[in-house]
Amino acid sequence: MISKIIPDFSISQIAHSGQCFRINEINQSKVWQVIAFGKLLKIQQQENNIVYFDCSAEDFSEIWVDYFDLKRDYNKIKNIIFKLNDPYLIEAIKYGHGLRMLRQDLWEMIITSIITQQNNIPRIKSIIERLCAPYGLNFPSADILASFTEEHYKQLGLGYRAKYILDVARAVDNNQLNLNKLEKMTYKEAIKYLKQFPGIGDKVANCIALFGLHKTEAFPEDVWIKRIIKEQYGSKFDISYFQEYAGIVQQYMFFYERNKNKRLA
DNA sequence: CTGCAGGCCCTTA
DNA sequence: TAAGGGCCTGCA
Repeated sequence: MISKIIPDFSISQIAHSGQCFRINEINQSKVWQVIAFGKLLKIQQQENNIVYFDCSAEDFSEIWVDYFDLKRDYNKIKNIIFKLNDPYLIEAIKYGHGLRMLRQDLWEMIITSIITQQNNIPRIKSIIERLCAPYGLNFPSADILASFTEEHYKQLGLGYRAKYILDVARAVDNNQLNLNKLEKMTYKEAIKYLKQFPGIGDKVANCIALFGLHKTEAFPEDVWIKRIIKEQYGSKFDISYFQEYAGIVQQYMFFYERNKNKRLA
């Protein structure tokens, strides 16, 4: 067990931030289970910044420090946003004080982001559970997912997205979609490249860029973000001020808008 | 019963 | 370039 004092960190907020679907609280025990990179991590956190990680020192430094983006100074980013003196953003940052931009696996994020389109979180989670069930802690690789039929994915509840999943898995399996090349691209190149593939439009491409490629300038505009921009900013919201932090700003906005009327830790 | 959930694709004009 | 209909499924 490793304990760390980590500012700007709330496992509960991260779990409810919508960027990941394999972090869950175990039976309201305040113990959280994280599945990523073929590992299962249990985390505990009281009402403070002391976080307990149930893992080896090696896994902590080689996997989880990176996964939870612990090297980034979120206070610095918050201060940049505070300087704008934007009342909505100030509230959003206060509300989502412990959010983190997780550094998740690219392939997993490609599939996950496609699944999320026109979908709701409980259903997204259950589909991902069924998709991963035969492989335990590992997310199924492209060659595995390319070996199924469209009908198989429809049975998992993917609906019209079944074809997208199969096509993208085949594209990665035959190297038409080259993940190594994708990882070396700039943000703009990556978006253009990703949008060539079926089922990947502007929003999904930006989710992949932000969550899977860690391009923090990506700013996915889903219905929630569009609603904020329309209702709070008169349909005019210039993200250029934020530059490489736009994606992190998006997380604060999204989390606040979705949860501000709920009672959440 | 409708409407909608972290959109995308295709067709028109 | 912009607008609009259809699409899987599950739940309020």
